[in-house]
Formats: sequence, C-alpha cells, structure tokens
Amino acid sequence: MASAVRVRFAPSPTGHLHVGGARTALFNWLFARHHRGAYILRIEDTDRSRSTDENIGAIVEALQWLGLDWDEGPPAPGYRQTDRLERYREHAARLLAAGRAYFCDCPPELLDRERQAAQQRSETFRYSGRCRDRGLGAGALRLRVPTEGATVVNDLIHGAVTFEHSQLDDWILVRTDGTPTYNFCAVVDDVTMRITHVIRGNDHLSNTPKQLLCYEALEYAVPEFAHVSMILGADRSRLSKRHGATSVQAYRDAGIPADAMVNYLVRLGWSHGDQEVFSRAELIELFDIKDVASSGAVFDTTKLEWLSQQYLKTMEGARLAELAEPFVRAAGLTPPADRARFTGMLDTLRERAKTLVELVEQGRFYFEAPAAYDPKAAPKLLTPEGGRRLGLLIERLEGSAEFTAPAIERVVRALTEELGLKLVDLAQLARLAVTGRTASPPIFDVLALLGRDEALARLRRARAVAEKAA
RNA sequence: GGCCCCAUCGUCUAGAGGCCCAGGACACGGCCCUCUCAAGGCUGAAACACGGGUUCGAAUCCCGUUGGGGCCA
Repeated sequence: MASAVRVRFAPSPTGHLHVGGARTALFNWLFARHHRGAYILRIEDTDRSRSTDENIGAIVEALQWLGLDWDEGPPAPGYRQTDRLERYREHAARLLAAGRAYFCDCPPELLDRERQAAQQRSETFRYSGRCRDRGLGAGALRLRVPTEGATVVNDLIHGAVTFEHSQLDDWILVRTDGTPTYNFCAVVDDVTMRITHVIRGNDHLSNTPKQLLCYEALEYAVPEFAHVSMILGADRSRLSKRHGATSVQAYRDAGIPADAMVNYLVRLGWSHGDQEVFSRAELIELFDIKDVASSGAVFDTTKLEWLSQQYLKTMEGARLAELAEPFVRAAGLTPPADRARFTGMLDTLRERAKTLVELVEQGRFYFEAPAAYDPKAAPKLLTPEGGRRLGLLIERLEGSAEFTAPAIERVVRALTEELGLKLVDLAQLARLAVTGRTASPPIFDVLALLGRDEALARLRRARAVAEKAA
C-alpha cells in the first residue's frame, strides 16, 4: 500500500444530516476503515448566515448514532472552515503573487448582462477576462484558467470525464468582501488536510475541473475523486422533504436501529452479489468505492423497514432491551424491573414490529392493562357465554400449580376439549380479555409473561364486563 | 440555455460479449404452517428506455434519440 488513505466528510451545517449526506459519510468511513486510513470530519460553515451551532450539534449526534466515528474533527479546533480563514488568505496571496490569480472589479450588473447575453446566444457563460491584465490591487480574486485544452477528472466511479476549458471561466476564489468561495475553501482544506481520496456527492462533479485547475495553480498533487450518485425521491427527483422524512434523526426517532439504517444506506448504490444483510465487519472487509453504482437510487422506506425488522428479529436480547427501553419510556410506560421478563416480552414482539416505535405500540398491553376492549370484537366475545367461559378459565388457571406458557397451554387445551370448542375460541377470548385486542403475540406466552396475578386480574375484569353484557 | 452525469422488474440491485428466452431482495398475488397477528416455507406475476451500428454472437462495446438528474444560479 502506498501512502495512507485519508478521507473526509464535509457537511455544511445549514440543516440536519440528511440521508444522502449520511450515505456519503458512510462510504467515506467504510473506505477509511477498509484501508486502515483516517476518516476526518470537517465542518463547512463558510456560509455563516445559514450555519448554526445547533446544526453542527445535530449532525455530530446523527453521525455518532450511526456509529461513524471520526479520527480527526470536532470538537478539536481547526476542523471548521471559520477556524481556517487565515489559511485561505495565505493561499490566495500565493496565487496572486504567482500571477495565477488576479483581482477583478467588474460590477455585478455588468456580469449579469454578460451572463444573459451568453444565454441568448446559447453559449456557456464565461467571464470575459476583462480584468485579467489590468493589475488591479483589490476586488474579487479570480483564478486564471487556460482558454485552450481540457481538464480530465479521473473519477473512481465514473471513469475519465473531460471538461473543455472553453466551458470553464476564471472563477472567483475570494469575493470582494474578502470571503473565500466554497470551491476555493474545499481545495485548500483538502490539500492542507492531506486528503488522498475525495468521496462526495455527484453534485460536485461539475466543480471538480475548476478545483483541479486550482490544485495545479497551487502546485499541489491532486487527490483521487469519487462522485457518488444522489439519493432520489419516489418521482426520481432529488430527495426532499416533500418525499417524506429526509433526516437521519427522523429515522432514529421512528425506531430504526442504527445498524439497519447503515445496512440500508450502503445497499443504496453498493452491492456484493446477492447479499442483503451485512455486519459492520463484513462491510469494512468487503466495501470498495469502485463497486459503487454510478446511477441515482430511489430511497425506499418500505425496504428500510424490512431491514429494520431483520435487525430487530436477530439482535441479541440484551441489546434489544437496551434499544427498546427509551422508546417504552417515551410512550409513557415503564418496563418491568425484572430484565429477563422484559427481554421475554420483547422476544414475543420483535418479529411483529418493523420499528421500535411499532414494537412498543404492539406491546403496550404488557406495561398497562387495556383501557378498552376492541369495539368490533367485544360484542361478539364478551357475552354472557363468554363470561361463563372466562369464569371456567380463571378457575382452572387458579388451580394450576405452574404458570408457564406450556402449563397454561395444557390447561386451555383441556378446557377447550371439555367445552367442545376450538382452541381459537378460547384463545381469542382470552386475548381480548388480557390485551384488549384481537391480535397479539401467542396468548400463552402473553399470559405467562404477565404473571399469574396480573393475568388473572385482567381475566376477572373482562369476565365482569362480559357478565354485564345484555 | 450551455456543460456534465445517469438509464436492467414498481423499488434496490446481480450481470464487466456467449454461463441470461436475465439472478437475488423489498413490495404485490396464491398456497402451506397456524390460538390471532406476525414470522417462516413454497410459489406466481414483473425489467435489459428507443433506434442504429460493431460482432458468428450484445443487457454488456460505439453512435444517436428520448427521458431523468446535477452544475453554472
């Protein structure tokens, strides 16, 4: 291996971390981990008006939640562009001194007019170069771009992409007010942070030749580039709020496990044969930026939820309890103090829920007695006859020495036979009595998990209701 | 508008000239299992955008068209 790999994720804190950014971060992180290189987090807060500390905090939190830990970056100083203004100034001065950049004082109105004229002629707008040789001492600083020839971006995902210099213009490095532009900052930062591979969104591909010319002017070696496709909404336009949730935080709050989110995101554009589910270790081992697809991918919440369920179904009990607990509490409920009982409950719920929020909703009855009985089922089941059956069931359960699922099942099956009923008759009756619903985890498990006292109390209450029914 | 990128089932994708009358997964339909709901098993329907080339042979290579996306803003 040549020089150590150094990559970066450089979000702009003008909002939350959206799923597209998260995927870019993930690809960078995986690439770094795979090559045992460094993954750097850099905050591009040059746009001061729209950048906030709250957004930085939210992005940092989202990345941490996803488990994409960085080797360099905040809170250490020097990883925010606003900390690095001096560096941009130095580089601008160097470019100016070397004659690779020059000041321009063309008024915006003039530029606008030129832009419009170019558009009328169906041409690419290119700054005229009026100020190129005027030797001005102030104004906006522009990079001198050759008129002839072309610049080729050798992209790891797209291959060679050629841009004719006739389509490029002397772009602005530093605005008249002294603030450096995005493209200039990105070059200076990537160079000074010794970034070896720039993995970023496809929306930057068009900026790359301009940046490449800047590297050359600065006489720096250029890094490798990989432009990842964008994430699209259902209508194949750029994913936005109107397509639904776009922030990573929203999925976290919806109860998608972080590992599932990572797994989903990586499969959007990357694949390894027919495999769908990958552990982190596998991803680190198998991931290669060259295998990332060049086409855009539609974000599909349904598949994300399927993956989420796969993770809920298979994760370790203790881990599930750890993840589920805050969701239980957020619903205003309290998990049992007995951890084993809690994980037992979760075990009956995990394959019935796609998210942790759903899991809590499905399992509500474990933590509180039903406030009401399903209005469709109650009139059919909680009848005087139903009350009689519940009475018999209560009697038998009271007489049962054990209160485990198998013991309860034996009792119920025996009673079923005696009464000449089908198991479903008593099962649904008991289910409604104990959970208030007609759908739940296996009723014998539910009864056992609730415990003798609570289970019997609920059955008695339902019996009372049934006896009162006309 | 100019430039750039992209194009396999509804969606994510496998496919790097013959293994493909195109494979997997999600979603959808059917059947099985079953105390409900799920989960699971089996099974069905479903795609190479279009048109030209190149080649003995193209989903795979080239050109164009169309469509979508991005940058310039």
